[in-house]
Amino acid sequence: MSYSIGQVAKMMGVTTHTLRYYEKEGLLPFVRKSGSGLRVFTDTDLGWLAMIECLKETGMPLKGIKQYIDWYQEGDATLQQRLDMFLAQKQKVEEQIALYRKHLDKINYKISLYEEAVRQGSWDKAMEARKLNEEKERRFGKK
Amino acid sequence: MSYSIGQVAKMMGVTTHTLRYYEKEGLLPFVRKSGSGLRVFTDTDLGWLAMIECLKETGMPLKGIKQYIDWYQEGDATLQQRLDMFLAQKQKVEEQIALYRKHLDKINYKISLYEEAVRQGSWDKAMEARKLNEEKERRFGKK
DNA sequence: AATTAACTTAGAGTTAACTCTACAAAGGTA
DNA sequence: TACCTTTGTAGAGTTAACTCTAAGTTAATT
Repeated sequence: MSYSIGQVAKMMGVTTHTLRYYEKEGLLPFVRKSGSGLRVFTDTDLGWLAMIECLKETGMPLKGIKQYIDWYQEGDATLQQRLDMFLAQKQKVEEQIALYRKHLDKINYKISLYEEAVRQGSWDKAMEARKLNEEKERRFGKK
Repeated sequence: MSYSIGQVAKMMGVTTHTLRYYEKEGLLPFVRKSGSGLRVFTDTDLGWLAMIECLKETGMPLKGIKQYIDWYQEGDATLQQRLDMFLAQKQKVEEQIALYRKHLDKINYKISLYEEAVRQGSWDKAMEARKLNEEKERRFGKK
């Protein structure tokens, strides 16, 4: 199967401008053109785009993605570099997930405070009540 | 305790430029100034900065953070908005974590391919071997 | 007291990643 | 064939979030 730039844009949820921009930045050296100059995307190209999306959405800048694609074009001599790149990306993503978890805890705590405050209709009253309750728990044991 | 802009910058791992920029964008309306015009950060201010960092690192744009701070300044009338904002952020972070996991799977798969290719010294040979192996497994059962 | 380091404001410059405009050419539809 | 949509190129403009410069002031150190 083959696809026009517009079809691919729709599939990926981006504009045709973005795809042409990616090409200009050297991210799509594999995409062929028809006799009259129209870009023709194949299913293999869609596979590449999926990888690009993966790297982009895990925070790799377009330059980094281009580096990967350049390495690919150079063949087996760059296998190690490409492996190292994926290993580094793996670590980055794992760290990112850990950071997100940590922040999620903070957000959940804030949510509990705000739920209390909304119930009371007052931030100060809710915080006061919370403080008194904590005091009680400290003196008589929890629950 | 109180801190200079330079001390705070160091603690947060940003530059003083960045902190002044945040102030200009309305993110630090709580920071006081000394008689001679120097910014004086308190421990409470550091608490605010920690919240700002949390929202920023979970992908909220500075404008969104400013909105939250503005709501805070308006008092109890905006408790619900602030709660809703944290609930939305919670969902965003959870979705982000799920997406990262999905991409991590793809990256791990790529790593396994590249580890094989590096061992063989050739991408094509490794893929060929992998294909044959899969064929065998299909015929005689796994492991 | 002199020097050096950190601070001040105002404003210009940078970077990444789009995003849009203009206008010509190609392709699909009635 | 006429028309309308899509695509093409080249290049300008936008946005967010810094990042830096200049020129002067304040604070800390020797």
